[in-house]
Amino acid sequence: MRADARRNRERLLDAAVEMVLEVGGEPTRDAIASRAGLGIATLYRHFPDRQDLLAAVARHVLDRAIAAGEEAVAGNTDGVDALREYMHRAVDGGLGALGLVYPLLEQPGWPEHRERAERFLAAMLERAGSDGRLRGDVPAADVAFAIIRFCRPLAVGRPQADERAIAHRHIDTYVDGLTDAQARGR
Amino acid sequence: MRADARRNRERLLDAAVEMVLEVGGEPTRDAIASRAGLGIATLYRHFPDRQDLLAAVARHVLDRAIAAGEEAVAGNTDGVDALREYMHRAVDGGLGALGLVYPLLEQPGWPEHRERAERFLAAMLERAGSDGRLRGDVPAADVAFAIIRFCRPLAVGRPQADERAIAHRHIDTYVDGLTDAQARGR
Amino acid sequence: MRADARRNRERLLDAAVEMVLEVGGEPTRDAIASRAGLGIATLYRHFPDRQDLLAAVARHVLDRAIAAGEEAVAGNTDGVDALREYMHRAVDGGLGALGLVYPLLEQPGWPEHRERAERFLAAMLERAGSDGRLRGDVPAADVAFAIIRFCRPLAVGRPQADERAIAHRHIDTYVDGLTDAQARGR
Amino acid sequence: MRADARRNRERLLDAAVEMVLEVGGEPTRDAIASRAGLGIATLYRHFPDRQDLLAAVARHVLDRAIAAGEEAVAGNTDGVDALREYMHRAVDGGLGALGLVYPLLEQPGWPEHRERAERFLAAMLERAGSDGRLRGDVPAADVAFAIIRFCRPLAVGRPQADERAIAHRHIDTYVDGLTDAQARGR
DNA sequence: TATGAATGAGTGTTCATTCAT
DNA sequence: CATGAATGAACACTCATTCAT
Repeated sequence: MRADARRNRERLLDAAVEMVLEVGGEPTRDAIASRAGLGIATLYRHFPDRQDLLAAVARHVLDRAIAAGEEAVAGNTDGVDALREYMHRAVDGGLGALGLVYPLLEQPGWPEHRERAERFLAAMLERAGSDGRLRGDVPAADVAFAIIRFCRPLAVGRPQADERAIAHRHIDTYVDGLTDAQARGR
Repeated sequence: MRADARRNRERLLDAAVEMVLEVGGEPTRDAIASRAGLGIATLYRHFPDRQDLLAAVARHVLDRAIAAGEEAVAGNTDGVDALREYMHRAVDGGLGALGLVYPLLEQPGWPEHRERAERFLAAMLERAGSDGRLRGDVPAADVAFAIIRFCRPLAVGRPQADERAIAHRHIDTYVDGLTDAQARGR
Repeated sequence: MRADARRNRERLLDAAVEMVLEVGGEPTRDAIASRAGLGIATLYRHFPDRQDLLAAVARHVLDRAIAAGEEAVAGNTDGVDALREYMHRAVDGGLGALGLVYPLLEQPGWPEHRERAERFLAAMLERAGSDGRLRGDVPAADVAFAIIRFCRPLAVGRPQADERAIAHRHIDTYVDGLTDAQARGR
Repeated sequence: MRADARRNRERLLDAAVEMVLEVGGEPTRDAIASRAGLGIATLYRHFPDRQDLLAAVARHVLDRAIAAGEEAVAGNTDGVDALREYMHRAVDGGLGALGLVYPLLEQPGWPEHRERAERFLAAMLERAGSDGRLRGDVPAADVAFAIIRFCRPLAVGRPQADERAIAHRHIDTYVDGLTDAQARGR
């Protein structure tokens, strides 16, 4: 791939990621292209199908989430703390965009790091559980879906200023709820 | 208002509520009308403006939520139990549709039961708090927004069968997180 | 016809005439009905077809124009003065609404007073001509069409305050142009 | 602008001008596009707003009218003759389409040649007046509005064959009326 | 290859007309 | 007979997608 083509691809992807996170849904193609400062046909050249673009966006946020998760694990000795930090960072990184490509997630074509992410999350939960701090019956999928939820904008036409703050409080509360009461109480 | 007109209005409203909850966003007018088995112009007669329809939907779910809340209060001696039941029922009733009419919520024209709902929720929280079971610093707005979140569909193109179950587990975890650890532990 | 039906018919007709003159085109049926303070179906009962209503409007203004013409003839010894006054009054009365029912004008079913109006106008022109004051070659149809022209609103979105004044100046100039220069000069 | 785009723009404009003159009002967008042999969205690309299209039409006819006026001035030593020829040609060119964009005419954004046209008309009137052949009190606006009037179709549903001839007779009569009787007679 | 134009299908909205009350 | 509701067709407008430059 030529250097300029790669650069364009990057620009398109960045624009798409930004806009998906802003709108909380799929933005129009024209908007993405013009935000990237490119023509619409260029977008189609790089991402011929609607799914292609969304998938790229999802991969992008997934990469960020995995990186964030690794840092969270590295930086926290406590498993619950690591999980909490991971969720905060995943939401900040817009991992919820995965919700837009759900059908892809279950296809074999989907890149292997989805699995990696799942194994990662499962491991994080297990570690938190083995600390005796996490409720025993938490399915990893629930946590994944919770992240999707906490990413989404709350209401249309609402000032987005405090969206972030509310989301983080929601996350904290949710993670609190995941911890074992006995463990917490003691 | 004529009897048949009222009946049609009901049908349109029901169809709109159902579809809003399914889609998690604003469905097309044609879809609503045909789901109601009526012509598109009939929908426009009853709800001339996009906001009119959404507002009616929101009022509808708000009414249901208030009713559910009153039953929850009446049926539970424990404040946290009442709150929990309320949240479950509010989500079942699709209260999250309020997220679609947020701008309306702040207008003076909005019916007084919004206030009633807020006072209601605040009272419920206070009661749960006075039981010594709720964390002290929970803003009512956070809970309201949490309800909106838990109402929304998780991903596009996903089988909706287990949406409900996941939402309810999320709610339980969230409410657990709202309760005071000390109180829980002991 | 029952008294109330006749009253409603009058009201509808008046409303239609007013609105046709204001808009300079055909107004919506709903607007006419509600201006008349009646239901839309009532309008349809009285004027089942689009043409029926327009024809009634045209007849109405034609009647007014004929009456105005007779007064103009009676009140002016000079033929050109009579013509001039007639044109002013015809335009004030909205005779130009005839332009909306042109196809009807040529049908046999159209009431006899159209002919009467034509004969009337021809006579008026002849009288003015026999005074030696009118150019010899003026077709009556030209004058009729001129009246239609001078009735129409000049521009969309324009304050209508001075429409009348401009129209009357236009008429005066036009009638001046119809008079024989020699006759005028001497 | 690409060559084909420019060509399409021309085609759309031509189609719009023709239809505006035929209908005497604003034609539907679909009709314009299909008359131009183009898709509806192409029309929207070139003229996104209703006003944009009308304004382009008006500019077009205004340009033609100015050119016609200059030729009329150049080709006639007599001021009234020049005015008369100008009016005939302006009407042939459909200058009356200006009546559809009246609100635009008063906006600052409107191109300077509107002013030019006004100055032009004023100068033409003044010249005719200084010849001693024009009535002293003729406002330029009256003449401008007269042009608008003489452009419009007379009646809906009427064969347009003789519209032109009638309009030109009306113009002649009107210009005759503008000339000073004394001057004419002697 | 990048571009932006052209396209037509889909959605929103209005209006004339018919029908049930 | 009067009313206003219901209807669908027509028009306005947008967007994803293809095509010519």
